[in-house]
Amino acid sequence: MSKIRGGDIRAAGIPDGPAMGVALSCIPRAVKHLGRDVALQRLAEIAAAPDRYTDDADFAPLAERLIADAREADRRFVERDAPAPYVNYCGDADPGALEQMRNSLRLPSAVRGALMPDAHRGYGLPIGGVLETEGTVIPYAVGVDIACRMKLSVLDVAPEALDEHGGRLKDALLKQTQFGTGAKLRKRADHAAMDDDRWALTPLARRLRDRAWEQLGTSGSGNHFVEFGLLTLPAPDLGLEAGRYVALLSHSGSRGAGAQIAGHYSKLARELRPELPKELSYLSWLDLDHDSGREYLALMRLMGEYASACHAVIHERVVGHLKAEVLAGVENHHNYAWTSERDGREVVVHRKGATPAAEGELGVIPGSMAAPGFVVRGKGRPESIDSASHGAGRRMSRKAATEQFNWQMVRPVLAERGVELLSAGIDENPFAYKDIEAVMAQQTDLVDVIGRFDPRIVRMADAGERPED
DNA sequence: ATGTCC
Repeated sequence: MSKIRGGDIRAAGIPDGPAMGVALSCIPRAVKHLGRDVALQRLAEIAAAPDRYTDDADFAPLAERLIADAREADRRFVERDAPAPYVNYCGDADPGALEQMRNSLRLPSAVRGALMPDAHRGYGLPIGGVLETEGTVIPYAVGVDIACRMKLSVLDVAPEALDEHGGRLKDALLKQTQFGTGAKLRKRADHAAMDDDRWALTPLARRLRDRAWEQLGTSGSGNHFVEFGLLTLPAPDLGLEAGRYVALLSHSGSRGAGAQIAGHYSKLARELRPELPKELSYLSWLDLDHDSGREYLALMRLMGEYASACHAVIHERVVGHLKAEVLAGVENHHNYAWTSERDGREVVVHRKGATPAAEGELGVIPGSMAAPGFVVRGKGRPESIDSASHGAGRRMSRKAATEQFNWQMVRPVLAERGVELLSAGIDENPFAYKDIEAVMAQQTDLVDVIGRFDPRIVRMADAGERPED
């Protein structure tokens, strides 16, 4: 007697998605009671008429799940009379980004939006898009790299160390950071985030835990970086005197685990909304009164803890290598959804490539490898939904940047800025980004700049094109 | 962003 597999369950009419997981968990007991063939036949009967099996000894949970899924799928998209309002802070937004922002405000649960000055086209919500909804969460309004975030540590290292090319700071980055899609640490790091109960919340999370642990403390590819730079504080702040400091800045997210969770739930959301017009498909939502939405939120928050842990390990390793002390720090998510209660309803603020900037809230907005980043304090401007840009924003696509630039063209600007680049892809070159000063000028209403960070020793994922080439 | 389509 062969085992019942996913394919058999699908063939019986149980769709992929959460119901499949429930079916799999019911099967062993059912096979013991009924035998393989009757169990399979019962699956087909339940798929056809789940409401007749809510008291079934073996398959009641499956029947309940199929009924709940059908109820959710019944809530069809209805075009609203007018889209919800949004405020545009981006002076040079490309038409594609504006269209994506406007489309997101057609969703039934959309309350309001805001477009940050670094906006550009993404999937679903544009990068630099902020969207407030009620009762729903939208995986593609958080983004593929769930909980992508910044962390800055100010160190008790003399600024002169930044001028020692080939010195100990470079050595720390080369020895203590790992980059690339599948990057792992040779010796597994440890962090309390790996003991979180939510790694057991769903079969997917359970499956992802081990690789996530291997990847704990690594950076990914693309725009992820770990760099040393000069932090200039014109006035006392962050508990520090005014002055010049060496600081460590990292940018990365939830690695493979977050990408898998994003992929899983955005696929599920799209499957649950087959009636959405094509241009809204990547804005498919999950309801917060359904398991799918609650699960996504719980796992998104777990990815928040995990991404934060990755940064913590990176900083611990690099700072430990230098035997230095951390004097102060600033960190923030910029791909995340924040929830709160309003009049008994759950409000969700999605920021996809946007820095939280509530009044007094600290954040880091990087420029590029050859342009300054800024430590900011939010002003809590309601029209911006308490947000600011998450960087300079791309000026051109990765493809265009790869076609138009080579390292020969980039090297002079790195030299001029005193930047030692250890590795990066050419599509991350500074010309591929908007002018950070112009972006900051568009958000003087949203944040106060309290410090300036000039990158000096930069490590990114090696795309096989070193600056020496 | 992601071992880049379970």
